[in-house]
Amino acid sequence: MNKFLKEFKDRGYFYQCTSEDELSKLIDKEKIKGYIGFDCTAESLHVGSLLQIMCLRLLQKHGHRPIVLIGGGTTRIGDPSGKDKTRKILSDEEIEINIKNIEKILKNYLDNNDPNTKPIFVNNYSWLKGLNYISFLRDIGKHFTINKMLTFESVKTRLDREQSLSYMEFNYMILQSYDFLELNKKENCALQIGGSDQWGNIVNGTELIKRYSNKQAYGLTTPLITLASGAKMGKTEMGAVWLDKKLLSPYDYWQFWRNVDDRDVIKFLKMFTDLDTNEINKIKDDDINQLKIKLANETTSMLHGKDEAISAEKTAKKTFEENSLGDNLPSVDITLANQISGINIIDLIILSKIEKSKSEIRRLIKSNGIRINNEIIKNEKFLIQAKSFDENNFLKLSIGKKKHIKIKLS
RNA sequence: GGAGGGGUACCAAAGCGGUCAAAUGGGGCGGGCUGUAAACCCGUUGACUUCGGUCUUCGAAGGUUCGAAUCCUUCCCCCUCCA
Repeated sequence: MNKFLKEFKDRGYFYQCTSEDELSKLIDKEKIKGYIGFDCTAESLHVGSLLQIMCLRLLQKHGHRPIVLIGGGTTRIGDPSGKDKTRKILSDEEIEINIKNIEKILKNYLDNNDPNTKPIFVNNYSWLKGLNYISFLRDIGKHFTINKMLTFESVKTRLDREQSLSYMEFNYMILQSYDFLELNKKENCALQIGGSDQWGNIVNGTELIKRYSNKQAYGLTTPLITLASGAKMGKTEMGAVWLDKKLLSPYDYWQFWRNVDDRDVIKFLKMFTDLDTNEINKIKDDDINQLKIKLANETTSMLHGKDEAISAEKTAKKTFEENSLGDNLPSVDITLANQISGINIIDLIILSKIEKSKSEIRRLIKSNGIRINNEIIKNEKFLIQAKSFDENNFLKLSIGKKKHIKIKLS
């Protein structure tokens, strides 16, 4: 089997392929271009897209060239796959901002130096916006039968449940197929990779290319990542696990990986790090907590750089093992100017914006969930005075076992 | 277009004039055990509170009543069956 495909499988990226043997032979023979589409509904990318990003990296690693397709056009339509409701449609400005952010994140992950594998960024709005309806229907539309489109999972589920599927959304798969055709024509792109929910859309693309250009193109899908716990991947105390410093600090990102379920650690090392799979197999029985730290370090340095990973680890060590104050803990500045006698614990927490409900804070205090400098606070009237802050004017506020905040008196 | 069923908290789902800030399960959160894991156990889960209470909530708006998630009117939305 081709080396790229072999590693693709070894790392657990493989779910389905349109014609594996042929694709394997093709990649053996020549360097190809492969694309993945990213929609730009959200202001940024989160770990849910990380597997796709890793696929792009893998293409580069094996000397192939990734094409990043940003769905600036299709986002204006909305993919019905896996949704039972029509998505809200974003404004042009929102979409533009999202695209910029998403490109920036992808650039962190991809190598931009090698001219042979340097990623190509395209926005499908550039060719979709000017389509002529009549000629599109004649040239492209004639290759799609309604009979077949109605059998697609995304369409079927909507219709089965009698949930309305607008004509606009119904066209999504045609547009995605057209994207593939366009990239095939323009860039000689022979491969589309996507999540397993994209299978239908991808196959349609390869078929359109076959009919329209009589050329062979291939599709490859990745599995849906399920956590050992059965939960959806990508949640933390802070919400979504964003791949963006502004939305989730490197320390919190590091914590996300540090807190992975034991049963998922090896799987994630293979999927989300550059460590050699043989290497991973050798260390798989090592101390599980060391492996989690390794996972956290690898994933964090890949996104935020090695320095950030090291300091996140250091902060975690100080916070959890030494019970002291780590440098990178999320920090909030407050001032006691108007509270000469000190500030009430509840007000302080509200001020720090970690909790927004006073009732919730009262509940936490009642159940021993709040600590100041590692001391459990039992009285909701507790006053925090200047003396609670250390020589650098810091104070450690802990909510539960894992949320630790640095409060700075200024 | 005709007939019926339904919209309750984060989700699912009970309640069908006062004892309802609303059973129960899931999820979330906190505590215990541990390893910043899982499993398990306990607590908690509208807001504010001087801890006495107060205020806002059961699709929306009105009405009946001392009192409404519960009854009436209008409107909006969803589902099932028939055409």
